[in-house]
Amino acid sequence: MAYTSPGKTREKIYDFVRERILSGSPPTTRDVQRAFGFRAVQSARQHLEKLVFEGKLAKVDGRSRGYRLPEFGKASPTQLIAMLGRVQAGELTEAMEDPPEYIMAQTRFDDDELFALTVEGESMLHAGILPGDMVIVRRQPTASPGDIVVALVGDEATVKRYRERDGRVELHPENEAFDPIIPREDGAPFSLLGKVIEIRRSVE
Amino acid sequence: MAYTSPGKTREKIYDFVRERILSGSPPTTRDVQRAFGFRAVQSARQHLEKLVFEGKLAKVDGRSRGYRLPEFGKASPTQLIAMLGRVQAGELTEAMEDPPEYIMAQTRFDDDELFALTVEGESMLHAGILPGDMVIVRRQPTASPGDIVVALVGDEATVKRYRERDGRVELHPENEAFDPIIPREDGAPFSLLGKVIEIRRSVE
DNA sequence: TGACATAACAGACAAATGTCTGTTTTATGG
DNA sequence: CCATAAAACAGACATTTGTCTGTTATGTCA
Repeated sequence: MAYTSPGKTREKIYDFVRERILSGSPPTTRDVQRAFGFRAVQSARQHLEKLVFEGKLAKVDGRSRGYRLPEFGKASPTQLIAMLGRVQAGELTEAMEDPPEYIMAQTRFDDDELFALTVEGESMLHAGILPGDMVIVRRQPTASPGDIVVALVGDEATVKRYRERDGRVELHPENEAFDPIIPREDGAPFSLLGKVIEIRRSVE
Repeated sequence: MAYTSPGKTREKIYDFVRERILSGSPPTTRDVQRAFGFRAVQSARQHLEKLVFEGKLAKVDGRSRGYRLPEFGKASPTQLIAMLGRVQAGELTEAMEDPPEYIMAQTRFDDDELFALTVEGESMLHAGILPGDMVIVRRQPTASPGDIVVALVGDEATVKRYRERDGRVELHPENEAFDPIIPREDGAPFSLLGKVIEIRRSVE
């Protein structure tokens, strides 16, 4: 490869490596060599090592494809969260499609503590949760007043604001057109599935 | 490793490989061998190849760490989107922190066509966009009526609903407490930054 | 011009890794 | 019991890949 001004090629190499890491697996030294037309492996290696030295890349020594993005690995790892769709026999079950649908997220929680589902209905309209929105839920058996939770009332999963009054649980919609649910009172079986920790909406 | 019932070990291997792929880079055959205590490389390889045959994993032949998750690669690739924060000199500029803040997303758009920013103000309350929400924006110079867009009015970036009336552009808030912005009329410099394609809100 | 830093090149070795052929062990069903 | 299938093992070879030592080219600055 022809001589380029200092740092010029290095930036392109950084972009290349970053893209490759994000799209599946980091490149090998020789991947970089070939991609940039270097006639020596060392040319690529030199740039890569310098990027590590500058802190723009991280590296696991000795291992093949050992380059990483430094912001990951230590911070929030990416994880797949299963999209649950249906309510079945009183329990949310994975809509066992082939392949199952997953979304990616970065949280500080464990993989299997989380699941995602699509909101139906307008009962949380004034909390900024619209029909069709996806909510990411952390499984937990209890909640604090004010939390937005997913609960199973009867056979239906529902998103509501969690409240307590006189020591009793109340599930409040955020829409005047709907009434609060007071589980013990109306006798429907009730169980708390978890707490909503993120809301996502796609608009196209 | 001791004999296990058919398919039992394979599932665990699948989980192992999936996790490794998501956390940075796919494992090598020998990574799997060691992780499961196989005394022969072939034992790991046999399972891996079978997972590929079953369609649960994809593979690039010959390459090191060539295993992939089949749902990715063909579908929506994961990409980093830069978080822009400030409005400066008429243009949104990257808040050049060290390291810059990124979020991950799966879209069908190009990397540099996208950016993300945090919404301030309550002008889009009734569209389910609250203060503090993050919006992912696709850069584009035009929009269609009904789109939620990010526009630069004067020196301020604002999120509004795009409308046209009598051939003129109007930016409508979704909150009665705010007035529509009619760019040409009030003389403020106006430019369309892009269209909102996703909204995310974290609640803790 | 000449010292200096960076970029690029050449060639090689060793370790990591993918792949192969064949054998042994374990469970299952007739 | 034997046939069969899947799991696990043994040992080896070829390629890929990381790493190293040293050299040459190109641009910068005093």
